[in-house]
Amino acid sequence: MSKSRGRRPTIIDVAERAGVSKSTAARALTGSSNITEETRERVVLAAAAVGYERNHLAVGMRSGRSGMLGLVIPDITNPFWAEVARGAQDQAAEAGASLLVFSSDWDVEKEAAHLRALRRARVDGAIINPVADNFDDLDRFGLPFVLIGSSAERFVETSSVGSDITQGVRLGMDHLVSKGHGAPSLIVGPKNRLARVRFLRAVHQHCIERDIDPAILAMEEGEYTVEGGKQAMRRLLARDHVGHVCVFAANDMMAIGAIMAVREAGLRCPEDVSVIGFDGIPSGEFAWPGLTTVAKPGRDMGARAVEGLFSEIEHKPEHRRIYLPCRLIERGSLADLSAQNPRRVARGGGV
Amino acid sequence: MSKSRGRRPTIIDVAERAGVSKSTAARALTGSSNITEETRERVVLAAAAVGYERNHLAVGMRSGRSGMLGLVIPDITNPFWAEVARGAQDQAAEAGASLLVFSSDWDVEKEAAHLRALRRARVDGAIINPVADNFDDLDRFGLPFVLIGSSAERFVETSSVGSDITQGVRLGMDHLVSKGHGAPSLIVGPKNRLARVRFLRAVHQHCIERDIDPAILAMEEGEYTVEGGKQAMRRLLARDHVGHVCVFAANDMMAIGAIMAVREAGLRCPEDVSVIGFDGIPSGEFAWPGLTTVAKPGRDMGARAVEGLFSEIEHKPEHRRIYLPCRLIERGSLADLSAQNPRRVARGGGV
DNA sequence: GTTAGGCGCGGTAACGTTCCCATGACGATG
DNA sequence: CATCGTCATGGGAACGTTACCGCGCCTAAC
Repeated sequence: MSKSRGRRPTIIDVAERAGVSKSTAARALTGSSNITEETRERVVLAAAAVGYERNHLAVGMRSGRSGMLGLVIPDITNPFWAEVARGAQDQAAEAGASLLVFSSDWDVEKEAAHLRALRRARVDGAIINPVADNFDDLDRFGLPFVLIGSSAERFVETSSVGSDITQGVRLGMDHLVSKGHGAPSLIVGPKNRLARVRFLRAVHQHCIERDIDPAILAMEEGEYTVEGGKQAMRRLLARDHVGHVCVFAANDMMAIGAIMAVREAGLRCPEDVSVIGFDGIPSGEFAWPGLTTVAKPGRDMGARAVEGLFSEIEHKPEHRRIYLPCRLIERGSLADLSAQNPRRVARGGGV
Repeated sequence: MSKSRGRRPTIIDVAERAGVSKSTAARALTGSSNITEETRERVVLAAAAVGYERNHLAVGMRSGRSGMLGLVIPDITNPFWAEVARGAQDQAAEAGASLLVFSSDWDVEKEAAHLRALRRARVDGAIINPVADNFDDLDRFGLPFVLIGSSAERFVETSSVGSDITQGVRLGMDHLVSKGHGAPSLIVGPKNRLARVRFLRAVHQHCIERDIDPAILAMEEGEYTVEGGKQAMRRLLARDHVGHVCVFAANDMMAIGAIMAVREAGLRCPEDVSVIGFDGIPSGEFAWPGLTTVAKPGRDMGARAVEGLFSEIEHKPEHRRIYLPCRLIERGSLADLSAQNPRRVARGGGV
């Protein structure tokens, strides 16, 4: 009654109640070195009795480790990044750490502001999907970090976790070729985005392997959003084309926008236009037709990034660059034009 | 060169460089009381020169305010909650605070663990969508908090932010009646969830106003997921029914699952079965047909919750319960059976 | 001309924790 | 029996910050 009016119990309260010094109490509650089992038990009991809870702020001050990690992604509202955040969150929780989540909206200023906020909050490290095309902000960051997503390439000295875009693109290209499609039209992201470069390079590389001239590929760009994909698709449809159109979108949101644009134009997917996406967001399943897509392992990426960040924080030397494999999810948005199945195309309809 | 090898500059470094005491440096950098403009400037310059950044951990220890807020929601992967998180995030950032995000997966144990983590991290307060049907964990929480979502009802003494379910349900019911539908079948959440109770109560209340016996409403339950909605819809379709079926789902994910189940059953939406949802998640737009739904203002809710939390943290007395209005988003999943438009039903097709 | 008050500044304590060192007791070994 | 080592414990410092208090100077008022 004398204490505890609003104040939260400290280790001194525990020590007093157990009749020991705060040093002993601390020993009992953390490492178990040099302490009688009996005293330890007495302290633990006292701690439980007063409802003691270690103050992470104080621990952080003393140890220099705050037990917090930062996550800077473009938009938590984007289902793919939500998956990443979830994976990171769970993995962090497992290690007893908390996650500070920030959305940069693909905005360099916001990103810089968030990195500053993370430094002030004294996070132990951060997982970052950088949007800036230069790495000045990252250089200035000064804390351990792991890059996530497609932007890792330029920063060779840094640990990173991404998906294997080359393998993913191959998966997609192989699939659409196996379904009888030729070189696809492309919907890609904005110019200054590194993700766009990686995607395009993988496509070109694959085209060359197949003796296709990459230059003949029609291409439109847009923001990595449904609206961006919709607009890009409209422009694509406005071009001259003969026969079935096949579109490879660099991102599922854009792919879904593309499907919507197809419908708006009075065309049918996949009968008139085939669309294949890239990301593997859950909502692709309940688009209509279901979105055929190359799925990145978002949740795994988040989890692995946290793992990597921890080893970055602890034993500095281990620089690793991890590329997790993608997998193909076949739903209904890609027509089967192959010779064996000339009329399987009509399947998607139903209405 | 003597200092700074890895160490981050403290206010003492700033003070030394400016040739003042750390007290003066602190005064210059925080409140501006009792300090010469000239000294202040000198300190600020010195701070910039050494790259000083205030240590929030230390500030937190000293002041008792950590500048961090907690957010505990069922699942960041659920688009609705992602919207809420985003709104909270932005609002917190505006006030210079950071947000710790946790997903409870509708799991009481996890929720309790996350609340403990938040206390240890010394957050200043939390925004919580409680899943437990009792409030023991919340009682034990001991920090300022604001409830968010449908579970606020039982805790009359607590500030809360939610959507106006009653008004939302009325919006949905009025809409489906205006389109010529009778009493809808319901797809609701699991038994022990407070959200379910609120939804059902609103529906019943509205039925009574319209002289409909609530008891005649068919009802199936499921998890608040696409799969849960799909299964519930299958069971609903297995029942006897005549004519057009109209379904009011308590959540958009379930509504989308319902549409998928309709398609799987070889039926058409909205020609054979009408579906209306509740949440207003963005992905409802690119389902096919587009999901007609009652939209909650998720982002606003998150933002208002942070506002409320701050006033809870600062001037305790202000207990407020806020219910933000829902709005109807009309897309294609609800057939128009009204007399004026007997054949408008076919519209949704297009294929 | 003397004194009171205001203002700018420096010293110090305190927030809660952990780590290092000192102290004392006890057991083991010569 | 004496000495050394081990081990449980207590005391104190330090992490970086801010609030409080006291000191000295300058100005204004009597």
